[in-house]
Amino acid sequence: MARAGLNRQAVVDLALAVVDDAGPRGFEDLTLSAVAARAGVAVPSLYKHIAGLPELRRAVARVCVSELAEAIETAVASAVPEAQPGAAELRAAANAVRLFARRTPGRYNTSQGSSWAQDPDAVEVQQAGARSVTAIAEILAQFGVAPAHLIDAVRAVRAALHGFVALELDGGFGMPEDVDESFRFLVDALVRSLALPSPPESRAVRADSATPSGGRATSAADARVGGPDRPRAR
Amino acid sequence: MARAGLNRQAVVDLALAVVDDAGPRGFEDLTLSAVAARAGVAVPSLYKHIAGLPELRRAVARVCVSELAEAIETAVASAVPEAQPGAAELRAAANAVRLFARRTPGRYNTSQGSSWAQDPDAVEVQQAGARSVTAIAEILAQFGVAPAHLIDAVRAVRAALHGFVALELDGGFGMPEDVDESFRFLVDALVRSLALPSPPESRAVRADSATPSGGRATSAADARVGGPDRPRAR
DNA sequence: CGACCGCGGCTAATGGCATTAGCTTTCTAC
DNA sequence: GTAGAAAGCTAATGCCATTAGCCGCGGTCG
Repeated sequence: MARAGLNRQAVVDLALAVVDDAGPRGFEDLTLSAVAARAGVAVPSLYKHIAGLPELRRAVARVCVSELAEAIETAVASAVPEAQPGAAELRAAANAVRLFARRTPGRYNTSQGSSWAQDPDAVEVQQAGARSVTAIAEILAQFGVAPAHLIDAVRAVRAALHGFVALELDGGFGMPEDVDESFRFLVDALVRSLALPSPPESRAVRADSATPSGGRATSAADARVGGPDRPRAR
Repeated sequence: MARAGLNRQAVVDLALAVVDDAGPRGFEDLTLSAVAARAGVAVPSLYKHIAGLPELRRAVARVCVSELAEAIETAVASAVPEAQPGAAELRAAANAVRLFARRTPGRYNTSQGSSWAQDPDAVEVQQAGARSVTAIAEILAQFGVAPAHLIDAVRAVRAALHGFVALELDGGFGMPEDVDESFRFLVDALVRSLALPSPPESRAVRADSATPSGGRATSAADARVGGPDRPRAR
């Protein structure tokens, strides 16, 4: 009986390979069978290394979320400044997210897919997710977004980026050749909008809300995947 | 052996009930077992009325996508105009989408979830989806968005709305009490951004692209769920 | 050098799910 | 009233995850 020489990390790596090979639906289609087949091993053998499918998913998600955060951080760090502070960084971050999603759609959907924020066992995933949120918050602070609106702005940026990428991966856009341009349009709109003085509208009263720190709570709490800013259900 | 008196419509209705009761993950968790249990019938009996799980999902999606489109259309129709043409309609549409998602998260995810645009058997779903896209396109036209940028703008709006709602349903936002305000912030940003003259940036050259009608193809093609603007795979 | 034990593999069994085949009952229409 | 289609059913198959329990290889220790 030859040994396959598996261990937890090897199993997770194989699972990542499965996710990568299965396209955008890679995460949902991730199966112990597929991993075992790759490992050249019977399915139950995997249980010697990982508790089961949920834990495998969590471990895979931890990797994917971390990678996404790192992609953002790296892109931001190497952005060459523009006139508007933060603009170059925001563009860089946006492109990094989309590139990550296009290159590894399975991993992107893994990072955004399940409701890790609700999962008490996914603390590591949540922490990794908080890094992305923090990175975005820092960029927006450079824009001079009013502290009372920082959370709103972070959420808007996350929503716009995630929404675009989700639609694109889902095939929601018809004419592929123009998608790059649409993305530029979206990011330009974000940059322009955020560079504006702040909502010229009402609601400047919000500074005296319930939260302590002047306006609202600091926004690292707002993690797409991770922070407490994510109460839902699997 | 008492008859349950089922028919295709009844099965689909029961499936919708299952989706509604299962929260945001209702669609993924939709199962023939659950439907059969509700119908008080053995699982194979359902095949007398529906071809299988995929077709059931498609039928359910058709309903959900139609409902979403209708919610948007209704909201737009009853919006009371603002100074900026289209602004009230956009706000109304945005609120309608979010309300639909909050009230029936399972149905919202059904409408957005799978890649209906890729599914050759989902033509009806695609057509229903095109209604939403058309509605948004009409609103944006009122804004005076340049025809060459209509698709970009539609995509941006869809992305922003879907992204926000997806994050919210996924529990991606930490402090629930402020989410309403964040949504207003996002919609205000969209309104402000779209009211602007158009990208002050480069790319005004785009009018002479490959597509006939002046700029790019008309944007009803851009259906989140439905239009040809959605090549992927579930 | 040899016995031992634990790790990492295996097979077998269970239970949930979808799907297919083929049987039976109940309407309904003639 | 009866024939046949429609609408149930049970049984069987296959795929998946999970659990239980067996077994050989390899390193460790006497």
